[in-house]
Amino acid sequence: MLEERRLEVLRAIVEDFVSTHEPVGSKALVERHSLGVSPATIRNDMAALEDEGFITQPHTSAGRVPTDRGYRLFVDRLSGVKQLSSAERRAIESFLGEAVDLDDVMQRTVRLLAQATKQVAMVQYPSLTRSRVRHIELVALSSTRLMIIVIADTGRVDQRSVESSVLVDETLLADIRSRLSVALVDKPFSSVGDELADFDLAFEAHDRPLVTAIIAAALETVSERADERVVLGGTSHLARYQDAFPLAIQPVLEALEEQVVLLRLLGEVPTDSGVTVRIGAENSVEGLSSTSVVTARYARSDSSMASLGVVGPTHMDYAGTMGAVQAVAQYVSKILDGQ
Amino acid sequence: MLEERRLEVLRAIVEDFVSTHEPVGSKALVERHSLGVSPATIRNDMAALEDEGFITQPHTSAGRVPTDRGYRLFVDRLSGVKQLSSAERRAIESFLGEAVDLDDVMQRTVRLLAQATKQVAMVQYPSLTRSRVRHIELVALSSTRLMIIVIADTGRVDQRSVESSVLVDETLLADIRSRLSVALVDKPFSSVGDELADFDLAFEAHDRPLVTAIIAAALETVSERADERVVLGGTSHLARYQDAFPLAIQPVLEALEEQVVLLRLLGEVPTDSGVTVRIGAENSVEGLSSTSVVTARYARSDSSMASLGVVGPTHMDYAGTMGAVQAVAQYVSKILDGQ
DNA sequence: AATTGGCACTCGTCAGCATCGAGTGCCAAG
DNA sequence: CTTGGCACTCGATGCTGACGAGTGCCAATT
Repeated sequence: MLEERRLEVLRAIVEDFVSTHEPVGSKALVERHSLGVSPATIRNDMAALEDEGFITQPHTSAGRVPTDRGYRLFVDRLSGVKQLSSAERRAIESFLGEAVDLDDVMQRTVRLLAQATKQVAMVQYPSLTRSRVRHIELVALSSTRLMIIVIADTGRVDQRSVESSVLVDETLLADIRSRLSVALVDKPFSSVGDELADFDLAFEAHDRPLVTAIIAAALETVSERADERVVLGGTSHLARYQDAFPLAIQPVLEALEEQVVLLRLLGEVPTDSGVTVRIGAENSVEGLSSTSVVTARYARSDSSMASLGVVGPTHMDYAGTMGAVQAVAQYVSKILDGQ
Repeated sequence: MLEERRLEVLRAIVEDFVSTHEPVGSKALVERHSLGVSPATIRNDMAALEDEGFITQPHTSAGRVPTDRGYRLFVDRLSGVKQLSSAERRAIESFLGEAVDLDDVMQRTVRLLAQATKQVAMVQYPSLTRSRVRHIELVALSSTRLMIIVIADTGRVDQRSVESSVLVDETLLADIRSRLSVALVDKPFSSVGDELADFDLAFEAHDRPLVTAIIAAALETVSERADERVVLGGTSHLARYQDAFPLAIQPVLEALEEQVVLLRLLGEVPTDSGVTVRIGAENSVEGLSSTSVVTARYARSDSSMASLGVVGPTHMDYAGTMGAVQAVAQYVSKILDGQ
């Protein structure tokens, strides 16, 4: 009974603080929520919640504000995931459905997510490691320069240019191309390294330099580093918090400019399904210690592919944000599946 | 003599204001610059400059601040383009030289430019309209879905997926592919529309739907809209001005999120060479009326290709920024040429 | 044992007010 | 045309006191 109400008080504090962005006091609380007890009682509960580290006061004689730990409890036990209305769902589906290619899907997704959550959105490109090679192409751009293009079954296209020290011979190129195709097409990206291990042995010694250069480029294309691709959007939403609370936007913007950081944020997601929330210092990125990150994985069929999510202030509408992230992830999966 | 000194005063005001971000008064001016006259004289000049609309005072009894018109005069007649040091030039060259492909060049350029100017940088991808088709490829992704890939001689790769209402036949696909190659390879992108005008006539009636779908996709790939590609970086520099002056960052961030806006900024550049500066309201984009945009074109060989530039507060270091933009444009041209 | 009303206390916010000083415009003299 | 002098403006700064939201504690009540 007592324990029960304390949690209810915490929920009320989080909800009020999220909507007003101002410390919430005992009196305001009983007025806005029908808790059935007097402010004095609430004060006792608040003192207890503060002892346990779920809330804190910015200064004596101000209301209470949730701590990161408080948000954590709120997310874990007190808040659900708010489902989107069917109108919203339809809007998402139709907007994503208009996409013409993978780039377009990613771009639309990030816009959608930013717009739906009013926060900064990030979307990772489908991971190569889980997909297969659909096509591989070699194109001569000039007499000593060529380009290798690898197309995945997800529709993702990666390219890389290769400098050759010798003149590129069309016949040789055609030969390499067809052998590459045989070796790689329909193979998973993760096995490309193995498949190419002895690839150069099939060629004459004087052709080897070119072949090795091409192999190197191919390997780089499928390497971890090249796999790192994240699009970002909605950064202007950060400015809304300009003069609110301890959210200085400079470090946040700086952190978000680093692809590595974005990938860390999206990558640290536990493999279990559903929406993941990391609050404040939980996301081990300096500069984001007063933000929360809400992510979800999306997937084609049942193989896990990549993640998307949003970054916002710790005092965000978790239920709504989680709902939006989940829904968008779901529809992206569907679109990629359908295509 | 008098006219001469007035301009000198304007220059001094702009320089001081840019470095301090505070209104500059007559006394401070004579102290920091050896103008050889008394504050009272300067005051007279200032009054004149204010009458002509080059400077203004934020409020009575504060120093003067340059107006947009003042900056314009400063840029046109008083300021040169500050050349970079040779160390800086070497750094640029080596950093850009390490790029492995076009995407990498663009990405490195935008980082470089942002870092060098401490401002928001934008870089446009080489325009398709001035380049030629090097290779064209059709790849079946599934039985009813295929992808068209167009490679330009600049190394730029564009793709688009095509849905087919009928099953895709490999033989037909090969036929279309080879005819497309014949029709388009080495042709300028601008003529692709003409080249494909009667393309479908060469095929059997029942193959036409697929062929037209492919043609449509190919045309979209080379269309204006697809040509619009700009990368952005260094947005965190905006936050430095957070509490400075009438530069609210929200509208700026919002404007910069729109590709269309970026293209307008980069596109409105007059064809004559050199660095272009647009100050305040001169760049007709709402939300950017208190920023200046410094752009330059870059080109491979002598054919004009695209633009790059930075966005910053009107009170920026024009000489330094222009120097950096010019230098980077120059080196990008060089790198693209060399590759 | 939990709840509640009462009450003293804290402390940030806000309005009012006086002071300070950087900066100006004007004028008369050089 | 330049310059020193001078009165004036007005934002910034700092102080004060009133206000009030909010707390913690305690004794009384259920």
